[in-house]
Amino acid sequence: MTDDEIATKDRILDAARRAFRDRGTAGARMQAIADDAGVNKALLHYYFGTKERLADAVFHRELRRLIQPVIETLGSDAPIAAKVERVVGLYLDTLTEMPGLPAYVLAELNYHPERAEDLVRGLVGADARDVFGPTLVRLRSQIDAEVAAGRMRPIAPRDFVVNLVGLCVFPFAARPLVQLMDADQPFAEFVESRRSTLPAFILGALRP
Amino acid sequence: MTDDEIATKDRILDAARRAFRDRGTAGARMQAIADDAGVNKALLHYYFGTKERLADAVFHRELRRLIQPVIETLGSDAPIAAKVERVVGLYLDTLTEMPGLPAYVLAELNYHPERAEDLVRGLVGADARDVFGPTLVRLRSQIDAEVAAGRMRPIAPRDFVVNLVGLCVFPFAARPLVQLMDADQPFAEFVESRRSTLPAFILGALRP
DNA sequence: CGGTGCCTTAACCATATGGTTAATTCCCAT
DNA sequence: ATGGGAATTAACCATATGGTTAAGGCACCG
Repeated sequence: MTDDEIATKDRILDAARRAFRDRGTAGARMQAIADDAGVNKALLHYYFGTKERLADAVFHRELRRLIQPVIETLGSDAPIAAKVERVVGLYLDTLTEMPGLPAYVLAELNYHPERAEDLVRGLVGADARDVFGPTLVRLRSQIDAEVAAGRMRPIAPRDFVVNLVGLCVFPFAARPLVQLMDADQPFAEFVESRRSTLPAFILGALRP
Repeated sequence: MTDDEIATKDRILDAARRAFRDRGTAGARMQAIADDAGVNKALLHYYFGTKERLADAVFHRELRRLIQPVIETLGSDAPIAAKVERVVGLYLDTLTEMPGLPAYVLAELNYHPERAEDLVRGLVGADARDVFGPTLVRLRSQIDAEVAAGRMRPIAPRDFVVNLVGLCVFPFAARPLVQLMDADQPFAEFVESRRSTLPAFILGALRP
């Protein structure tokens, strides 16, 4: 693959990401993507065949970006408090750059649930359970140890992850409403304040 | 308006809701909606003019269903703990019936943010601030009182609402992934368990 | 009965859209 | 240089899609 090809393919993927993120897969137009990438529409089909395959490529990449870092962080050996802080920071950083990501990914996920398994398989090249499984097992033993030591209230690993991720992601998915709730404070400020309040909230909930 | 008209219009709206919820506004087909409602496609245009207006009507109704009860509950005089419990219950009940609602609403909200303000206005027929404002003010004074009495950790009203709603709604929006995280426990069971763990988590976080 | 006003439909229409094709340009190894 | 293969394009195509129109029903009122 030449540098040029990579550059062109990437320009197409970038344009496609913007289009799909902003208008959804069904709402995005191949012509608009081609224009945005500065190439001919036929080139999209040359590289990706169909709109569906292009959409798959984009979705794959975006979902990965959304869950990969979390799986890695949560599966590490860091103490729970550090994990929480790190995941919150990662999400706020990533999503500040592309606030539209969550709504797009969540919608696509619901319209094509089969994609979820496909991707999660792709993350490690094995069965779905192999992606979440080890992380959740690791988390469970960590939680169990803390609980036994009287330093933490018990919580199911899946609830822990869902709560943590949900608290980070939801405000972006619902951004228009969140902004409407307090027009005086800019969204960016609201998000920034959560960088510290969110870990406090979560760790506070887990106090024994 | 005759009973028949209402019935037909409602059948169309029902079909449209299903279609839009399942495929998104851009992905839904007017013909499919007409077929599903058992009427001619021209009738959709007779009643609603354009696809956009039909989509507006549906979205309006769905978003309303999603936020109206919460605004009312949180604006009431009940103590905070009761509010949390009630909101959690409301969401779990409503969303169990239509798990696809959140992803659809959140996506549409991002694709057409202007709709948010339109609707929120429509909820009371006034300025947007008039919907959330009083609820948040009420909440703030309630929180302040609890904090002053040493029964609660301080939290901004907007964060309180966003956290509460996010914890309820997010699992449904991300359902395909949540299911993938533990294929052994059915989603319904997972949701049901949250009916009690969620209030405990939230109120636990707010302990002083 | 007749007509008045909606509800409902079949048949159309214009166009946007995803996709194809054949030709052209570009690059590089020989 | 030049032959060949990949990148890129302009021009097309088939069809799906939102939307329109003119006419038929159907109920109710005088």
